[in-house]
Amino acid sequence: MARMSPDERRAAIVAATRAVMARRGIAGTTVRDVAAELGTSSGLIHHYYASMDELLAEAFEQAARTDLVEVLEGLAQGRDAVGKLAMFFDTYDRGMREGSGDFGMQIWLDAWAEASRRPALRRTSRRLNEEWQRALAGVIHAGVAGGEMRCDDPDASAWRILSLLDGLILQVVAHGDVLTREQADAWSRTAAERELGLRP
Amino acid sequence: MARMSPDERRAAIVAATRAVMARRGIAGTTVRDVAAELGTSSGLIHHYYASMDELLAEAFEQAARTDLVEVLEGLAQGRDAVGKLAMFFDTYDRGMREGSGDFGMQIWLDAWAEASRRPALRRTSRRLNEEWQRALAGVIHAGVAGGEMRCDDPDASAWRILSLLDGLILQVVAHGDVLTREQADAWSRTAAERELGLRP
DNA sequence: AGGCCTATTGGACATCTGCGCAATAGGCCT
DNA sequence: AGGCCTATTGCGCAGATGTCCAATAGGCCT
Repeated sequence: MARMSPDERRAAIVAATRAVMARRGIAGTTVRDVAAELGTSSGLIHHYYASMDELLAEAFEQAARTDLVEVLEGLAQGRDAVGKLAMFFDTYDRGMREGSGDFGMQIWLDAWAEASRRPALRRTSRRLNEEWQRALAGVIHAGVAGGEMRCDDPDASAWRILSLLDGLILQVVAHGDVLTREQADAWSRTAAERELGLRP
Repeated sequence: MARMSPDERRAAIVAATRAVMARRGIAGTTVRDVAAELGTSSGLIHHYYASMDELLAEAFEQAARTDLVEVLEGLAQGRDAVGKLAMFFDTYDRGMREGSGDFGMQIWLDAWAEASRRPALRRTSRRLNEEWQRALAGVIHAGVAGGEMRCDDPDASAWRILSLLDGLILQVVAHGDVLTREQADAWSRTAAERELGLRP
């Protein structure tokens, strides 16, 4: 294979890993699969990544962060706290609908299940979840300070809203049409309004 | 090992598989682990189960059914709807605590993640989740009819309460101490009370 | 007691996994 | 052109996994 600069090669490896991950899931992604996808030898992967766990964590990090950034950009467009909250659900729902980037929500289920067996992946998954919570908690804090929202414990409320969203989406992704995406979206908005003393 | 009747042996194998599954998760359960847990040879397992997939499916089925039955029995002990709801959370929280070691809920994360790839597992997982929702929805319906609870859509509320519980537990199991079991328990109870117009 | 069915053993086998290492080769320097 | 750094190769190693099989042994029959 053509010789590449380290930065280019690392990027290419991660891209190939994301492609395999989207097809085979996190647990089903092997060094040889990635090498085959990339058209190189398996030894090359270990020249750049000390362990498979590290590579999977990096690939997951990039894939998941794409969605997080999208939501953060959505938040920035909201004028007030209520508007930001609406944008939060809008972008979340849109990402869920499209399966933005190269993966759907399925990869989150894989990450949560694999977290117990892969330390690096657990750290990444945990950190991203915390960032989601922090983003939402920031909106709630601002909403309470501005008098738009009423909430005793913004951090706890953020965790509850996100966890409900995760739990509902889990049903949609894992079990098919037992719930619809529309219900997951509408119900989590309803819960958030109740949680924050709103009434749209 | 002592010679057993086929029925006894099959039951013993499934029991050992459940024990390992609760400890290592579905994906981390191997033939040799089960044999070691049972104190027999690995060849014996294949004398009774043609493949590992078949054994894992059977063991998950029984484990999931056991948990459901436990919750249903807990519900039966509550005198009124509010009491049944309390029993629901008590048994759920107890099951979460005991499971086996610390992470008996890990098998649910595995099941949800694997559901998309294993049809038999998906059907079992989905059916059990639906039965849990039906059980909780029944309590809410009764509570509304008896004037103890106020709720516009009992079925939706049941899904929301269960999904919040799943989402919170997911954080506890997958990410360690980002949330505590006590928070998951307390927050889901709080959300349920708010959802159903209660005030304990 | 002897015979027969089969539960049970313990290891062989093929495959797959992540990983390491010596050898090769591509390309930027002077 | 020649030299040197390192990206890249291709294979080998050790361990784990599911599966299979010939040999052993336990216990119910007549």
